[in-house]
Amino acid sequence: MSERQVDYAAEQRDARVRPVAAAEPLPATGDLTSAISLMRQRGLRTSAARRLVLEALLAADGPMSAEQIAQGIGGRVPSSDIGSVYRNLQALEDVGIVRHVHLGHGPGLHALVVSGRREYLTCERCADYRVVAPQQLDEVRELIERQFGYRASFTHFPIVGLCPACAAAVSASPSRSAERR
Amino acid sequence: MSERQVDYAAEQRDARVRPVAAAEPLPATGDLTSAISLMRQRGLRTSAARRLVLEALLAADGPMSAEQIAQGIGGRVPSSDIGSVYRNLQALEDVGIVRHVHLGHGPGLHALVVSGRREYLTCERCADYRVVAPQQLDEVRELIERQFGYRASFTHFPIVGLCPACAAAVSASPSRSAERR
DNA sequence: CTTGGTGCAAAACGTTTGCAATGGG
DNA sequence: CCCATTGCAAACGTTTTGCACCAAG
Repeated sequence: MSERQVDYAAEQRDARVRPVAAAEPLPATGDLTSAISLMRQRGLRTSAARRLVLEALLAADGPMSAEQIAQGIGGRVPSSDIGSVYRNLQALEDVGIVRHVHLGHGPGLHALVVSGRREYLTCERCADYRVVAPQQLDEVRELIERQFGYRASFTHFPIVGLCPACAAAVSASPSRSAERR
Repeated sequence: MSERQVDYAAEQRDARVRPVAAAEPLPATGDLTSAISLMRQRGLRTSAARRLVLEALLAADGPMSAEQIAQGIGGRVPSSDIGSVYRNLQALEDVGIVRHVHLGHGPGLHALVVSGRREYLTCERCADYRVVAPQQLDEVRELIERQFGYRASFTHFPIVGLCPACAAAVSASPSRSAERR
């Protein structure tokens, strides 16, 4: 267990903008104005690009890619630079307003932390996903911890598998399930 | 559940080279010669580049990145083109000889399917990982299936969380655990 | 001889970064 | 007025692909 692996987790100690204590409860962020004031409270300036990110995230019905955010709401709102979008997502995440999840391959998906943490399950066949509250996974988490000592989290990386429909479909015709790439 | 998402799982129905039935047991592949004959059986030609991939994988003590494979064993063996390495890994995976896993960010890691499926747990703080046999996760899998209907698999994407050491470290000083990026 | 595989190079994709200009507090 | 933030473009790391040549069967 030494140099068999690249060193992810390398410069992971570079907190950036006024880091938020791990478990600090987040005020509800259901609208633009409160999102913005929350942002300002946490030390971030209010810029147009930043506002755009928050607006997109607020308007969204689910986690969004940076690309989608950059194109503006529904593609009709003034788009902003994707580099800035990434920087802003990073800043907002540092400050505890945004989180992102990696559902399979493809871009990371970002969402507002409206009312606490969410965890994800995703289907590797149809790519659909399900959002659940952390306590729904506590039993699973405890079982894993008891068995392996790992404290699992499905916030940043989801539980991957087959959704009920795909599981059924695959059982019916096991013609090489999927799990490609 | 419609166009909110990119279409991963798109052309996932393009089986390529003589697909292997999902649950077909794999003969032990502990040495080069048997790996090669297995490969030929499954419809793949025997080329130098292919042999090199198998050799690297056989010599490895754990899953390897395409880059590592391309540089040859220990970096001293004749290296081959990385494009070909990717194509070969794909071909070998299509045919059931190789599998890959995504442990966090960074490149996918490939391994021979020597004696059945393996599943993974990985730490998002120190990036270390643990390999376990599927049956060790059956209880977890059952719990998840009972609760959500998802048939989870930790073969292609691992269980992510904090390893025992990091969990302890974080509990001691919750100075912004990690989970960056 | 045929067709699958190779090497090389370019491109695709998601993401980060350097830099000079701008605008928020 | 200062410095956080921007837009643009270049660069990055990983993976895919187009193409002409080569070699396994």
